[in-house]
Amino acid sequence: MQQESGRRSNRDRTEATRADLIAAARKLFTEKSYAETGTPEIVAEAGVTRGALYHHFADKQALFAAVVEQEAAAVAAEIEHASPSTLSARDALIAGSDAYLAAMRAPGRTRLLLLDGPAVLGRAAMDGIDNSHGNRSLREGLVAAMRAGSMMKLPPEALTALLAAAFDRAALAIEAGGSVESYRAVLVSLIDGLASRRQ
Amino acid sequence: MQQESGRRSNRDRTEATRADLIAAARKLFTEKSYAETGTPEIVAEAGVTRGALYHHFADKQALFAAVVEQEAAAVAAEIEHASPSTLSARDALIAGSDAYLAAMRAPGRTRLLLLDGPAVLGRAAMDGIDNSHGNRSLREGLVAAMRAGSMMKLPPEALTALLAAAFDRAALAIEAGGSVESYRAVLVSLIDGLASRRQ
DNA sequence: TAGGTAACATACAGTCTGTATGTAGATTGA
DNA sequence: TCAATCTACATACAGACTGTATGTTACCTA
Repeated sequence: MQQESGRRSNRDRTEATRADLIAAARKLFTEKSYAETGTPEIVAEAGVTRGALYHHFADKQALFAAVVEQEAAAVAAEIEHASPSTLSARDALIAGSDAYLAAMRAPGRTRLLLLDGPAVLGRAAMDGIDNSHGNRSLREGLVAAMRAGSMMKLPPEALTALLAAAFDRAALAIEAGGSVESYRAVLVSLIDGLASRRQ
Repeated sequence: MQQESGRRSNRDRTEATRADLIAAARKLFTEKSYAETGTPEIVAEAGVTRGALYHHFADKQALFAAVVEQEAAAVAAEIEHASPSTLSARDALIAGSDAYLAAMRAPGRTRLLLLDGPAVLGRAAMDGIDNSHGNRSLREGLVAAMRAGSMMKLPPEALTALLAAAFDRAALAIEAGGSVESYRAVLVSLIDGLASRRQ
């Protein structure tokens, strides 16, 4: 039998503390930025001390990486959740990009995933995170379309990366006040432009 | 009495010191990163003191902005220099993107302009810098192609931004070891995909 | 040429990061 | 079950950095 307040297992304590730190860091990193957020502020928000932070994470950057990974997973989950797989390859791509743009409107998400993330962790690390979450379904959708013959054949790696880059910039532009319709129209045209000419 | 090495006008001193600081900062910002480079290191490289730095620039970020602006101008100049204007709109776009990819292979340039720049100065500031230098010719090329009827009509602002984003990501991927041919092929396909269907 | 100003150099205060050390509670093996 | 050990922290410390305040020298102007 376990007491209600004391008497917590080490695993529970670790899990709770890590979650608190990640949540507090996410809040501050998105409200301000990685560089402008100090570890004293993070631990105050989380209700622990810096000792706990440096016990669970190698350094501030490792905490940031955990936040980014969690956020990328959340975005991927939202996209997954919003895409009915009964569409044509082309329509599935459009639906996926709409879902991505919608997911990226969560406050601060663009800064976290598109600005600070690449600068702090590097493009290579971000590619790794992206590829293990959201980009995989994009890539699979493109490969499927190419195999079905409805899209011209191109190197999947490169095509995925460049389309993802366009999506990213669209998300940034929309957050900065750009017209959703304009950027959506361009994205659709880019995708449709890759369709095989004779169909 | 006046030595020949002393006796410099204030304007000359300012110009020389600012140039030294920008050059030193550029070297270190590209070798390492903005965050990992300290002002003591910069002024040591430049052969001045921190007093000089803070006399000429409001803060470290302002010095970084000066470096980025200079670098963006250099990239734009290289592109301008390499594009013979006797080509078709489509070929001019291809030539421009080749020139851009070539220019971005200068060491550290991608970190400066594509990673640290957006994170430190913000996307809005980077858009301003890009639009006053390199992106303008891209945008003009696109508008020309649309007017000539060889490219489908789309919002120029959005189209420029998303194509530029694809170019940027291609530059990053190539620097990371990606295949130049692959990324070039995708870029060409994206551009050609925007061609008006009936020609 | 004298007074003012620009271009620095030096000194300082505050803050941050990462580490080293100390301690209470949990875990484990006998 | 109980001592030994280890985990999960809290506290204290050292080094570095940023921006500012102040002092000094060279230039500029009337």
